Amino acid sequence: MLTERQALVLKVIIDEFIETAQPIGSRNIAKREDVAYSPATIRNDMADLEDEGFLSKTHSSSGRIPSEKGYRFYVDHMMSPLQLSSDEVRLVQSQFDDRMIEMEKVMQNSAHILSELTQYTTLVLGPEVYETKLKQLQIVPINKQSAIAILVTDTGHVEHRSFAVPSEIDHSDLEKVVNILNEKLVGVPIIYLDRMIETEVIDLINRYTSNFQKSYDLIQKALFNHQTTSLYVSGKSNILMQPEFNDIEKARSLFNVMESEDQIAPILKTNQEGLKISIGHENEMEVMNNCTLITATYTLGENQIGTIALLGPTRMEYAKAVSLLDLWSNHMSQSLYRWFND
Amino acid sequence: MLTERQALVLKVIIDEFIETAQPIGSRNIAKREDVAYSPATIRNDMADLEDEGFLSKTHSSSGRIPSEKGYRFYVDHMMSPLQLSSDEVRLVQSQFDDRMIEMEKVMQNSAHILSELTQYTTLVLGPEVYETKLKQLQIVPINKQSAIAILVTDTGHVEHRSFAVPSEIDHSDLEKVVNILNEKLVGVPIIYLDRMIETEVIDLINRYTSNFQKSYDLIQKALFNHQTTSLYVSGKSNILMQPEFNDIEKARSLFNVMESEDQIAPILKTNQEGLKISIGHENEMEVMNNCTLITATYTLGENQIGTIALLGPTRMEYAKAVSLLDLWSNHMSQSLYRWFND
DNA sequence: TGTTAGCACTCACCTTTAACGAGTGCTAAT
DNA sequence: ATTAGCACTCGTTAAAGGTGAGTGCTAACA
Repeated sequence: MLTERQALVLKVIIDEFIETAQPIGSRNIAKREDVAYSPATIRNDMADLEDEGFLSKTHSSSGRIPSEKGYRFYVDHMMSPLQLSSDEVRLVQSQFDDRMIEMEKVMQNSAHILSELTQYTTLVLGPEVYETKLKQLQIVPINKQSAIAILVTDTGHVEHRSFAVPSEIDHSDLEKVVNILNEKLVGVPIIYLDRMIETEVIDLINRYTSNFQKSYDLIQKALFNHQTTSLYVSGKSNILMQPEFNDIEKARSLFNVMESEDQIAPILKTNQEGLKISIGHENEMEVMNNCTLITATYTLGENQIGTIALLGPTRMEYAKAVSLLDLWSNHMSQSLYRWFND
Repeated sequence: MLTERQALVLKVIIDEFIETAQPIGSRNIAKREDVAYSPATIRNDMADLEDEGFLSKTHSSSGRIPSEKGYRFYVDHMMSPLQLSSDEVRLVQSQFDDRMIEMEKVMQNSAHILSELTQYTTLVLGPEVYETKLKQLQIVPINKQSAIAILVTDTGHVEHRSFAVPSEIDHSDLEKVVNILNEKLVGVPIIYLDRMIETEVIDLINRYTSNFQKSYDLIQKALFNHQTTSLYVSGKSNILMQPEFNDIEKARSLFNVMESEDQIAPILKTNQEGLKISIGHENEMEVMNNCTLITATYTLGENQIGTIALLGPTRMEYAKAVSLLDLWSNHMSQSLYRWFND
């Protein structure tokens, strides 16, 4: 398909373009030590590569820039895994050195560090509730008319929701309901809470007074009818650093998307195992058509429970991004495993 | 000091410039219905106003733009309070219509709504702990090595912190300590917690075993040694909409500041009662030299307990911003009062 | 004396023009 | 198959000229 020389030319162009964001000319390629051909020869290859769709020009006499197909080929066939610097490795590892006590902190910090290291935007989708189990329920009355329900999971996740308490309901009723719920539900995976309530708890509750049922309704609404996606976004403004977003309009529209959890979360919810690279128009969302999104999943045992992603321009340091995500998700998965088997 | 006509000219220029962001020329001012003078007359006044420092030019033959001194005069002496639209009023009020159950939610939503209405960035500094009192402490063991301490205040604020539990300490010890703490500390204002612990609790704790003391140390570290500033920022990317930030460098540096809580929080911690308007170089921070920050405090009874602020370009819709902040902070203060006297 | 008309002048902005140079494609020689 | 040579393209930059919104100043006016 591609001759060896053509492949070399393609690789050089992509590597250089990733670094400089400028179209690359034949003369400059020929000057490189690892290229032993004349500009003319390289021009011929470049013309072929363009015919095949791997390269394109910004205008008829410009140097070449990689097309999305070019990046795709690079990513699939010719990317050499980047040796991360020891500093970088250490920084990522340090997130997991200590015994992990609170997953949310870990993820927030991770997002921060990865966007520092890459200068891209990091998106972390928190552990899906899959394996996490209810550790404890708690009701704290605040005043006569309101109370706060607190739910703690075995990953250290704390969810709280406040709710109004009608005057006819006594706090002691609430307390009793919570006791029942705790008794029945502690240790139950969060995703089964609903089902368990249906089968195990409802009957029990129904034996009591109507006030009791109302109390239960309240708590139920406050805590269970609520799908929790925890999305951490870090380094949004890194986008502004990339020359492809010098056009402020593009930056604006991308910002709008990134600020809406609703739009981001579905993108990250992938079933693909391991890394997935979406280049330019491979992204469904239009504003991301000049972006690349690399997502990596992390697992607990066999189950994928969350996603981490880097969002940057299509001209992305793929090797570095991939290596970092790989490193991170491995560590994360290991730490999770340890956490749950302690 | 200023003749009536000069004042009119100044006001017109500022009003127009706030709307258009373009230098205003004498001819355009003369065309307005509320101005009955010829361009030449107005030019003379403009020259005077420039001599006095209220206006400046972008180049020698350009129209005039307001200087910071101009804005300052406008704000201090000639700003007519804007009649907010009923939609706007309703939107703000709706934040407080329902019985307030969780202050944090209210503030988050408020920040969101104010930045929607103004197209500026809203910063809310959460209620200082002043009057808030401890409602309940809770320890939830997560696994053998870790636990989560949860602190609930009477404002519905939930603070949680995880900590590692050394192997020699038993969870039952922790529980006992928490019981003691709850017994002694519930109802105590958060800011006095430290003092109360010193005087009332320490002695009690010391009577027990050393493990007991260690447990106490843990909890103490996890919950009390932690100053909590709750900062909500909304509409950061609105900054990008303002033409004065078309220069991407300026946007970048402002973003960097806004993303650092450490830098923003001190700015909002003002002692000034009511509204404070900081125009351009009146802001200490250099990146804000072409911004205006309007801060308003909200109170609980006599005490200021938090701040809300709008950050925009110096060319700000002052009247609207002031009216909105005023409206909001009044409602907020009233709601707080009701909350604590229920 | 305060206001206005008139006029020369300024300067950002736009368009045109020209020179430059990095780059290409093609052809012919090696 | 590779390369040297050369004409050609086109974005970029700088200079030059025209336009128009704006000014400052002066002299006339009410």
